[in-house]
Amino acid sequence: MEYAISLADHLKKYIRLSDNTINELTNLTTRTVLKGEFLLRAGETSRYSYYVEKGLLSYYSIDEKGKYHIIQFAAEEWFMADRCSLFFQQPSPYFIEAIEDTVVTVIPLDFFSKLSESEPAFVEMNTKALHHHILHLQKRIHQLLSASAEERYKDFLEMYSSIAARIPQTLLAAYLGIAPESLSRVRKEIAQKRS
Amino acid sequence: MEYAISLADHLKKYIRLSDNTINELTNLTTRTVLKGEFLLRAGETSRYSYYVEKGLLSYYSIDEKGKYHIIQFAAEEWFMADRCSLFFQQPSPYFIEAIEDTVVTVIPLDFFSKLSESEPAFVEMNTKALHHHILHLQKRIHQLLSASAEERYKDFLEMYSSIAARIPQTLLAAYLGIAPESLSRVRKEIAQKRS
DNA sequence: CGTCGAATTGATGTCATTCAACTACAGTGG
DNA sequence: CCACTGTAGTTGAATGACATCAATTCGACG
Repeated sequence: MEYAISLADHLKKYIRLSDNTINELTNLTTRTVLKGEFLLRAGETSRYSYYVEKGLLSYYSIDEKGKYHIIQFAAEEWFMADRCSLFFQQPSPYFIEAIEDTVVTVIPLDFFSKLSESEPAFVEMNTKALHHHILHLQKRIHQLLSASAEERYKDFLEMYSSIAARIPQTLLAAYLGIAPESLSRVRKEIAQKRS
Repeated sequence: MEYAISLADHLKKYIRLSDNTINELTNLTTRTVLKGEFLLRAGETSRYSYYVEKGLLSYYSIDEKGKYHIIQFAAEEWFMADRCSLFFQQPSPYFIEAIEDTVVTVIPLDFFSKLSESEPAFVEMNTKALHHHILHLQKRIHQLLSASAEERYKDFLEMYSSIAARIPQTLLAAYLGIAPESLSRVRKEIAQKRS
């Protein structure tokens, strides 16, 4: 935990915060979720979003055949939530599970909207975040439509180089949309090419 | 054009509009794009979003191998835009092309934000739209990760039954992420099962 | 009636999956 | 400290799904 960046410190990078706001942010509770524990299960209606201080989370769905499909990961300084379940207050089809022991700041549903009244910059920040989210999801769709197993893996390494090593291959495969065995083979081939 | 629903009429379904707002909406220019013409090309920075009065648009990218990948369609009463290019004012990687001769209402970049000053409901409406967009993109990712060619096709028929028949199979294949020939075979199999 | 592009069909190839066996390694208990 | 167990990752062989290429048919339109 030595190097954890608090939510307030993180937000300061993007917008100026009043002392009162910093205070409110600092008063938010944190929660520790051990590896394998859940912050959200399919069927539940989400009431919080989370800021990752330390650790690694996965956000995934399970299909009719029982297979896992990871939509995204979140490590230090990322936010994690089912924005849609939260916003529409409807049951989520997704799970949020800790891949490592993780410490999150718990952000209640209406926390940011209340804060927006005194700090209008939060509205803009949220809109920006929503657009970034869309940008990212569209890129992902393009990638799933166009790229082979090897290309997807390489893209992932580039994009998430900082956390790639921390993600078990089984889970990475579930993110890339390939079988774990295939990922193993792809890695082998790449390793051989380098030699 | 006999049954076209104007942008003002469409919005009335969701929020109450002042006379002044209705006036502003009615004064927006409309534009006709013939089949095969573009509203946006990759590399351009988008300055408008569009409301489809009549017709059918596609939103797609082209990969390094020259293949088309359709991200979404938009028919009557749908909005179409590269929200991200618009919001961040950065070049778009996507094309918006008319599949049929289409009539759109042209909505300038800051039109809604200006309108928001007098009609706060627009802010909420936009946020809601952004969340719906995310919901939809996540569903699509889940589908691409989990479903076979046949399942994707069936899902599409269910979800877009109203416009499915208007979409050429080559383009539908580019949406589903399969080869046109494969789509043809999938359709054949389904037809045989029914008999 | 002829032409052009879209859709179909068949033959073949490729990439990734599946299933099963095996290996590597971390954690647990004797 | 070492044997035992469980989990993740690897490897091989067989299979399957979809892609590709080429030939043909269909259908709209001049």
